[in-house]
Amino acid sequence: MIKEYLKHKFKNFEPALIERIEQNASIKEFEPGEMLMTTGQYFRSTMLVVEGRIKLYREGPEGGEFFMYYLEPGNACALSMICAAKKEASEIMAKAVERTKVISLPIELMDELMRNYKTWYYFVLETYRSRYEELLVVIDHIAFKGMDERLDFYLRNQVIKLQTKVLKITHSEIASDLSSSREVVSRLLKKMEQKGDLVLHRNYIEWLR
Amino acid sequence: MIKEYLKHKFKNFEPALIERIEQNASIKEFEPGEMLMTTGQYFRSTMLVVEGRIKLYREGPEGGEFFMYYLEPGNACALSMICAAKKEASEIMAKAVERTKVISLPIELMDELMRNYKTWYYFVLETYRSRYEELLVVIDHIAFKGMDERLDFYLRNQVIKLQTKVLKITHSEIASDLSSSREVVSRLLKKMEQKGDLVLHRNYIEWLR
DNA sequence: TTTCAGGTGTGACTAAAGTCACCGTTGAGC
DNA sequence: GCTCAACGGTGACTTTAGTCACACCTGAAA
Repeated sequence: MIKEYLKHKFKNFEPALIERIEQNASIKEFEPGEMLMTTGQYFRSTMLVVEGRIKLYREGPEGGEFFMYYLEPGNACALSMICAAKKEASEIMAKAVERTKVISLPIELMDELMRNYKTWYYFVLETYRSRYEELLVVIDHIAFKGMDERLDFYLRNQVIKLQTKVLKITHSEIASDLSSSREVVSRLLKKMEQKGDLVLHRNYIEWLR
Repeated sequence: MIKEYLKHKFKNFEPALIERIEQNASIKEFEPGEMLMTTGQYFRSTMLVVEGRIKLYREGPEGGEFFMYYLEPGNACALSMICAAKKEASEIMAKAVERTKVISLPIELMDELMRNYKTWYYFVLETYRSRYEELLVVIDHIAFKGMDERLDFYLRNQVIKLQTKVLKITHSEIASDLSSSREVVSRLLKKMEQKGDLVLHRNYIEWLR
């Protein structure tokens, strides 16, 4: 089971590595809305996503959930690797948005995998690099763009990631993800609708581009 | 020479690792203002900072230099490690702000160091973790705080990092670092002066806290 | 000495974003 | 059917940040 997941979702792993992981890993499941990680929490394991979707976000002072990126099958939680290895606390929140399965690896295994399996070490580096780049994109947007562009980018990103042009999301949720307010989002959406980019409905948005 | 630097600035490196690095590394020097890295550039080496200071920033659409963090002696450029290993382009700018010396390691060495030296592999992980956390702090500030708080944090950070309460910096430079405008910064600084946090002078700011 | 670029101060205005108030709609649960 | 909470629309307003215009000061170079 675990072996099948690894083969299909982590195609670059060498056979011996898959073998080794299988001997020590377990599968964990999370329901939509369930937290995988909260600020200040410590890790005892590294997680490889094999099914579902995890939202990584930063918690705002008034409870906002500032969206940073999704983890999808084939991804790993960069922080769970680092924090696990260093036994340090994380400063980020992770929540399942769909029913999610992850392969959980005890941190004790990290040293050995790192030393003995080149494909593992490449995978870890690539994980960091890509998460770091995602944060850079986030910074670009909040530092240099207005809400209108950010909203547009956000919706486009959702369409691509969720593989659907029908986004089941409310205006307040979007506002929370962008650290803005519901009214502002509503107004900008209305403008986009007038431009013909989308159609607004109750509880969902139809993307037209 | 390289050995001495490694011993003093990278105290966690095991002796054998220092030995190994020394055989393959070279020292590079950069003058203030010199670029170590620009958007879209590829790396052929990993860099360990041993002297001076490097500013990591994101270039804005109108040439702003949005400040993210400094690299100091004992730090390594996380991206140079990743991008070097993966032969990918970076999306970040690095500029020496002081006369800076770095130890330059050919990327070919990375695999071997990673596999054979535990202290190297820990160092790489720790480098990523801390840079990632720095970005999270940046995101927190631009996503949740106003310019006044960001300015305050920026100045405090400069005082700590540069180890001086006399900041040789102009209002326009601060504005660029914060991706704001000179007038806004001038006005906020004036307010802080009235509160007694600092004293404004031509070309420098005296920090009083 | 004169010139001039760069740094700073400030008022007036504009634009963007956030807030407040209020209302209409929808649909789930009773 | 009725109720009510959640969702969404909108006008009016405030706050924050950015822009424009201009003035003054300083110090280095001519």
